[in-house]
Amino acid sequence: MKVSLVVGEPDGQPCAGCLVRGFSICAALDNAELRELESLGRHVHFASCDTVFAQEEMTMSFYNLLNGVMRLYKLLPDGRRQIVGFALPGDFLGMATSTRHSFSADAIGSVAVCRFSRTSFARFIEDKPHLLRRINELAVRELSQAQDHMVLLGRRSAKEKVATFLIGWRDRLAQLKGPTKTVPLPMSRQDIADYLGLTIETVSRTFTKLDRDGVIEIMPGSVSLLDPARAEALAAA
Amino acid sequence: MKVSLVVGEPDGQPCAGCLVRGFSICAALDNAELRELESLGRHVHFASCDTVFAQEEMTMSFYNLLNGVMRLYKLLPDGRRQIVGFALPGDFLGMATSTRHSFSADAIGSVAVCRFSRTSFARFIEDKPHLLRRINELAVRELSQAQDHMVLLGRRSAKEKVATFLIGWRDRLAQLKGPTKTVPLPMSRQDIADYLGLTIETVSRTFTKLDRDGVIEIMPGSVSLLDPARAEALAAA
DNA sequence: GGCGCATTTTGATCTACATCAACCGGCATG
DNA sequence: CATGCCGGTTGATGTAGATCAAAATGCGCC
Repeated sequence: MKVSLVVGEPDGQPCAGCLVRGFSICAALDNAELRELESLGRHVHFASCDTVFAQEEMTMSFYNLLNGVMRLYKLLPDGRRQIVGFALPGDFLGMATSTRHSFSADAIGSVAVCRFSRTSFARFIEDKPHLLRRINELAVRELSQAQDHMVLLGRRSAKEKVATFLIGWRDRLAQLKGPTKTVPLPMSRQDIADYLGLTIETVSRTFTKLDRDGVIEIMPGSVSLLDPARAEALAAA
Repeated sequence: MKVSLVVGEPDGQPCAGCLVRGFSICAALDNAELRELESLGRHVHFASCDTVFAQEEMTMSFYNLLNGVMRLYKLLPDGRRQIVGFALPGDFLGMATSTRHSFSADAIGSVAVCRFSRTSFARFIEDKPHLLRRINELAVRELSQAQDHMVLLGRRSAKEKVATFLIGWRDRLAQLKGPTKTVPLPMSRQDIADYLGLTIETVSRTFTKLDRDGVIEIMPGSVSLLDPARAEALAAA
């Protein structure tokens, strides 16, 4: 819940060297535009558990995640939490319907973002329909993922939920850093539970069951997918 | 699952007389543009339970719902169904990430849509950033609604789910036709169950409980909100 | 290396909702 | 007007996952 944040200057190096240049909205821009965008953005770092922005807060900035992982979540008045997604490098955050954020976002481990003021970014986008198209594309993709997640929350068993999460997370990481056998899980069991609409105990039990069945091997901070085919079958079914 | 459809000519009258002109993406267009768009669209009618388009089908068309109600849903291989939303007049359907539809849509009662071929609509939009912006706005709004629905599916009780559904549905109808005491429910109990991640029996029981508690009165094809405040409290909490 | 705290796991029990099975009421059909 | 059908409701029972409680594990810190 802390909101401490370390502000840094744009690193001198151009976006050209930026790690997320290929994935993010930036992929739609040419070099001149990148230089312009660069002058608008500020690199900002957050420590683990820092809140980058909170539900109901006025939308003053947009964020392009450069490094680290974030949890995006909504809270009910009584404290129940639903994580609506995890953000990875390249994800663009803050586009809201209204002038207020519809969910909260905080850092899981330390995080680096590129921050843009809402107004200057809006001005930048004004005469760049190709960028707008790119943003729209990303929004539609996210909507589709959201609908997939509704199916998971509404109609799948705990076992299927966990397997689907592991496969989906592995695939997203693979897209960024290439395929690996062991899947790092920087988020806590509570985070996973709140993402899957389960309790922490059920998540834990389901993990150990999958472990005992030889589908995964639980390791501190990660799991190894011993039998990806079986996990994928659970995720698909 | 039938896909019979009656094709009609654009009614001669301009979009100017169209009922959804104010709500839909059309709100972003001037008269000249509306005339152009009009020449691209075809009015099509569907009977109750007709499938307008299906999951995995190639996206050949976009649809602007003019009249009636549609259910939008995803199916798991084993037949489990999750309704991701109900569409009302003014809703714009078919914008997909990929070249294939990510969900199915069918008519609840008879339905009229304005159909655009994917390619000609894409051409139309090309040089109209204001329209693109409008579409983006709608996509972001939908995404936000999807996230709200995730909270409902993952973290709320059956009673809260039903109350939230009734309030939300009432408000959407109110936006279209003005506020009313009695809320028409054209969809079946099974549809409501698949929307809320419940079974038909639980929906039915929850309705009768709310009825007995004096919150609603069940009527054939609709409910009356006797105690909106109590329902709203359930929906908010 | 050992202490203290937070996270995770495991166990025992409970319960909200699912499942299985009648039953009811409207309404279309012969 | 009986008959069958379909959507909805109600009842009896089962169970996946929640809740409550305690132990185990990992981990930073002195």
